[in-house]
Amino acid sequence: MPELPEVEVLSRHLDPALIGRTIRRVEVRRRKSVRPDSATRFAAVLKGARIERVSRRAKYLVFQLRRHGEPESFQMLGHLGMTGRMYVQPVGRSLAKHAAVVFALGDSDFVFEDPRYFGRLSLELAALDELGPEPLGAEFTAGRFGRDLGRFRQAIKVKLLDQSLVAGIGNIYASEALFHAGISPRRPAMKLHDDEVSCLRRAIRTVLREAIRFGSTVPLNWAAEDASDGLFYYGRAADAGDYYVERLDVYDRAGQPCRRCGAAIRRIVQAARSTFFCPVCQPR
DNA sequence: CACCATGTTCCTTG
DNA sequence: CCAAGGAACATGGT
Repeated sequence: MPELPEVEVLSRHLDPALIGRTIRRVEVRRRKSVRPDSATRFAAVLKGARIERVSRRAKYLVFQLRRHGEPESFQMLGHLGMTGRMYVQPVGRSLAKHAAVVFALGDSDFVFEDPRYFGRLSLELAALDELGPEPLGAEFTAGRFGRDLGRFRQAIKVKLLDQSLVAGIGNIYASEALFHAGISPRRPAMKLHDDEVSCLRRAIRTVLREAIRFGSTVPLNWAAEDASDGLFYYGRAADAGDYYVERLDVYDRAGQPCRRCGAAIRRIVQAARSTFFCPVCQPR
């Protein structure tokens, strides 16, 4: 359930649900889903720790933890990959087929489920050092963004996915932000003019903020009873109805009319990922 | 059977 | 060292 807005909404949901809870037992059911990949070491560090806070950095969930009596807190990172989900369920309910890690909290279990096993829970924090600025934060200025983009001739869409330039944009919101800014995904990053860089920066912030607002407003099923809990980026969500389907302007809308001008939305492939855009509103 | 999928990392080639 | 492209990871949906 990736991309910044989905992780943000998930962290806002998990924080009040997990704060103050103590991890009584750790069950690593998929060693690949955990770092260090020794299940014993991973479990030994976390067992007995209390969860003090859940927050987000880029597409990572950040769990702040503390062991009883110790002055120093420590952190665990969670990344959902493509298909990861996290939720709290009552003890005794049957575990999902692809439940990778289960934290027993007493009367409930905190579950990390991930059918494709691309996601990770990690006690190694080095990944954070490689990340660029938060797109909704103060360090993400047009000046910095423009200077960074100036180093690459690769297409702007591809560079929006580079987490060292801006952290948190994924394949869906990259297409959406470029449509919002009226910029072709095929333009070389270094050829964007200053006004286009400013416009794109604003579009990124708007698109992400609106997605967070949507995800916070729409009723989401967090109970993990079906596959739709917390999902609002794309596809079908529980109780969201048509409103949901109408949300995205270009992503996964190939052949359908542009909402602004009516032209057919196009799908192209860049760096082995799909890009969607309007050839009229986003000319080369 | 085919192709597609929200992400990241590693490898190769230039 | 860097840029760019492709494969790999593993499973499920259509």
